[in-house]
Formats: sequence, C-alpha cells, structure tokens
Amino acid sequence: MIIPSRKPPPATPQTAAVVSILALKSHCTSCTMRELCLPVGLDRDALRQLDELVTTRVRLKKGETLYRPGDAFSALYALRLGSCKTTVLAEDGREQVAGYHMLGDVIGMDGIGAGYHGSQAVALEDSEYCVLPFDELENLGRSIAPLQHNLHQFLSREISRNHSLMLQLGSMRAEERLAAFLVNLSQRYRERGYSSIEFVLRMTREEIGSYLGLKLETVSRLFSRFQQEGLIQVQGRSVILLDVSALKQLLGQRC
Amino acid sequence: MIIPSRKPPPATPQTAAVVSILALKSHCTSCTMRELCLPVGLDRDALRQLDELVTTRVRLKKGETLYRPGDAFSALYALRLGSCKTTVLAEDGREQVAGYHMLGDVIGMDGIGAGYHGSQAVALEDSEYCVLPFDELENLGRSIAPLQHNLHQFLSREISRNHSLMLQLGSMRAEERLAAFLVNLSQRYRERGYSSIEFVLRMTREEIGSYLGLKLETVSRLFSRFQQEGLIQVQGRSVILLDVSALKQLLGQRC
DNA sequence: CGACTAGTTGAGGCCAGTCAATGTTGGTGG
DNA sequence: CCACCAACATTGACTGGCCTCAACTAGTCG
Repeated sequence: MIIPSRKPPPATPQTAAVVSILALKSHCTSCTMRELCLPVGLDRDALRQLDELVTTRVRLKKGETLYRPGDAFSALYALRLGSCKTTVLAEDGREQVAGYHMLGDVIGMDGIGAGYHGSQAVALEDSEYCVLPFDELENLGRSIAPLQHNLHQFLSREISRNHSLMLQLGSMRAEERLAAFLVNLSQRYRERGYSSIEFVLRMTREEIGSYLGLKLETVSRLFSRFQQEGLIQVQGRSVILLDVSALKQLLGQRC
Repeated sequence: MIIPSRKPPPATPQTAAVVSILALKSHCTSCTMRELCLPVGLDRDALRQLDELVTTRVRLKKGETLYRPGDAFSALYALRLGSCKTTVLAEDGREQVAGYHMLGDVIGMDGIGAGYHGSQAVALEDSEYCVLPFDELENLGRSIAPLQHNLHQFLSREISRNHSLMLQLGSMRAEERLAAFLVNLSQRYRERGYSSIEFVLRMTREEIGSYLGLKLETVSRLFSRFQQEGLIQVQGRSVILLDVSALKQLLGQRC
C-alpha cells in the first residue's frame, strides 16, 4: 500500500538498450492470441483500427528487462510469445515476484496511475510483446466502446488477480499457497490450449518462493512432499499433476 | 491468484435491503472531495456532465454492506463520508481485509472484469457513497478524455496499491507491516487535510491483523511494543505517531 | 573438466500462532 | 445515571511452521 509506487520520476536509465524493437506490423487480425488478449470480441473494423495502433513489437531474451521501476510509462505490453515475471521492489532492495505472465496477458498496467512504472518486467524465456501506446489506446477506446470495455476488464481482472494473491499471502499456509499456485498455472495452461496436467515451470524455486512469500527451501520441500503424497510428479522443473482435485481440496476449493 | 474471482454468477441475494438510497443529486461541482476523487482536474463543463450521471447516493450504517461477492456489478462507488473496508473471501470462508477506504476513494473496481463483485464492502462507520453507474461512466468517458484518463488512473493506482500490500504480506516481518500500515494511514490522512500524526483507528485489532496477515494478538503486542519503544502512543483506537521517521526506517530496514 | 547455478535435504532456531486468563470499553436498558 | 453485558484489547506461556544455515547433488556451459 505504500512504498514503491510513489517514487520521484525516473532516476533509472531507460531500458531500451536491452530490447530489440521490431518495426513489423503485428496483426491482431491474424494473431492466434486474439481471443485471449485485448482484442477479444472486437469486430473486423475495430480490429483493423487496433492493428494500426500496434506498430511495434519488442523481443526479449531470457533474463532481459522490458521495463524497470522509474521508467516513464508510455505503453502497455501484450505478451505474444514466451513468458515473463513482474516484480516489485521495496526501498531496501527486497524484491518480490508479483506475477507470472503468459500468452495473451497484458502487462504494465501499474504505470498508468503514476506516469512511470512501479514494477519491473523480466523475461523468463525468449519472448515477444506487442507495444500498445497508451495515449493512442485511450484515444481509440473513445471511438470503439468494446475496446474501451475490454481495457477496463483487463485492468479490473488484474485487481481481482491481486486480491486472490493477497488472500494466499495473508491467510494461507505454505502448502495451500503452493497448491493454489499449481492449480492456477494448470487453469491458465488449459485456457491457452496446453496440457493442464503436465507442464514445465519457467521459474526457479526461489522465484516461486518469492511469489508465494516463502523461501526456496520451503518450496523445494513442499514439492518433495507433494510428490511423496502422490499429488504430483516433479522432476526439476517438469511437473505432472497426478491428483488435481486433491490439490484443489488443499485450498478449500470444491472442483 | 486463483480462487475467489471466477465464481459463477450471483447466488447471493442483492444487498439493496440494508442500504438507504438517496435520490438527492450529489453535486461533484460543489463536493469538497472533488480534487481527491474521480472528477480531479475536470473543467466546469465536464463536471456538470458528471453531475448528471451521479443521481443517487447510498448511505450505510456502521457494519452494513455495500456489496457482497456475487452481487451483480453495475456501478463504482465514491466514498463521500465515513470509511469502509473491502474484504475478499476464500471458498472455505476465510476472510481477509483487502483495503481500508476513506474520503474520495473509489471502490468496487474489481467487479468490472467479471460482471459481478468478487469482494465485499462493509462500512466501518456511518458512511455515504456516490453511485457511479458504470455503463454511463464508460459512455461519458468516451466523450470526456480527462475523465476517461482519471478512471484509468484510479484503476491503475488500485493495482499499485495492491502491489505494495503484496510486498508487505510476502516479504515483511510483522513489525514492518504494522509500521507500513501506520505510515500509510498517516499519509492518507494528511492528503485529506486531517492530522497525519494523531488519528483514531476505525477498525479492530483483528481487522488490522486480517489486512496485514497477522493475528490480533500479534497486532496488539506490536502496538504495545511500539509504544514502549517511544514510536507511538496508543490508547485503544487512538493513535499518536511520536516518531514517524523511525517508523519509516523500520520499513526500509532489513534486520 | 572445473566453475557455477539450481535444487534437495537435514538440524536447529525464532517469529508469529495458539490457547488461555484477565482487563477495558462502549452501548443498552433498567 | 449507573449497572450490565458483549465486544474488544492486553498479556503470558507455550507451540509449531517456516526460516536459517549448511552440506551435498545434479545439471549446464564455457
């Protein structure tokens, strides 16, 4: 609620150096992520106008940064390929993962309010982003009501997502948090047409721990225990969910 | 990240019963909270149009509910008088406070994405809310760019606020969390023209604990300790901050 | 191959939770 | 106005879940 967001304007250098800008047009019209992304439900005419707006893509290698705290906010980014994490930093340098993002996710939304980013986005693997210049997006939203509404929905869902995470961090035990994490990943992979029971984690134990407010050793121990109990099969970053309903029960959720 | 937001539509009864609807026009034009609230920076003409939209207010007594999880989403609410908390519920009934809100705050934003509320808003004292019908607000936003932008900023700031809270919940120790809580309240009281060093808490120890992911006994002990250390003076819900900079240092510090 | 990063596992400690007893406050009705 | 009660708050003693520290293994890459 406090610290990182109200910082004075950019002290940090802009991060354009590490990214490759592609002047290719990235047609929403033909994008496979269209129905998961901001253009969801738009008609052909609206899609064409949105295409006009998305003139650049950014490509990041694993570990590279899309934006940092303090960078001027100018655009939202739609994740087109690969995956990334967003992290927030405390004043003393402590860092916490605030989200893991995959295809169709829109990131950077925390920058609108302050005019500069309060968080950081780092690629977990080689990845690609459509740049949505925010001024133009607002302009276009004023003429295309469904686009405007989609934007509002994306902003709102980010809030809901954060609420769930806050609930996990504030009132769940370690094993419940990890179960929630796995079930959530599972659902999102399914939505994107991937296997919901077998996937490869893109992040380290430490990053998972950071996201869940746990230490890496705790995460590791829990993976081992879940495996022992027959809930999952885990081998490094490869995970197979053997008993999804048991995992869901762990969080108090009825399937 | 998971549980409460993706529920099926309303099972819960609508909450209109407990609230008093006032058909009074609540003029943004003359509202003292104007510069903290959604109309911030709007010109006279825009203000007048916004006035047209805000046709009703809701008045709640302490403990009454503005909306519940599952209630159909139709409007945002601008807090005009008093204060309230918003809470999120896990499936097993566990409840966690997600935010404390005061004059000028806009609440209900988590409902846009799903079409129904995922959280609950409960009055901490007798309070009053301007009802902002969301469809109409979107419409108006399409003709008044600054209003549209303000809405986006409010949505975005809610995200930033959540990020800070996540950071607290995930990586701070109990004393740091409470210090952060007090400093944050202090800042918000100042912004609203109240004393930033002397105020009365509107919530119980248990509610503070719920917000910070702590138990009420822990909160109580910390208040006592802070007092012993000369950081604050506390008497029930009355708090005086004696050493704000020491409190701020507590959040920056890694022990 | 060595250096490095990531992951696993064990031992022990500490912070915050739990349980319990007691004190305080504020609202209500006699 | 005061007595009463219930809700809220404080404090102590003890427990336990997660953290810390540490040793070791597995996999990767120059």
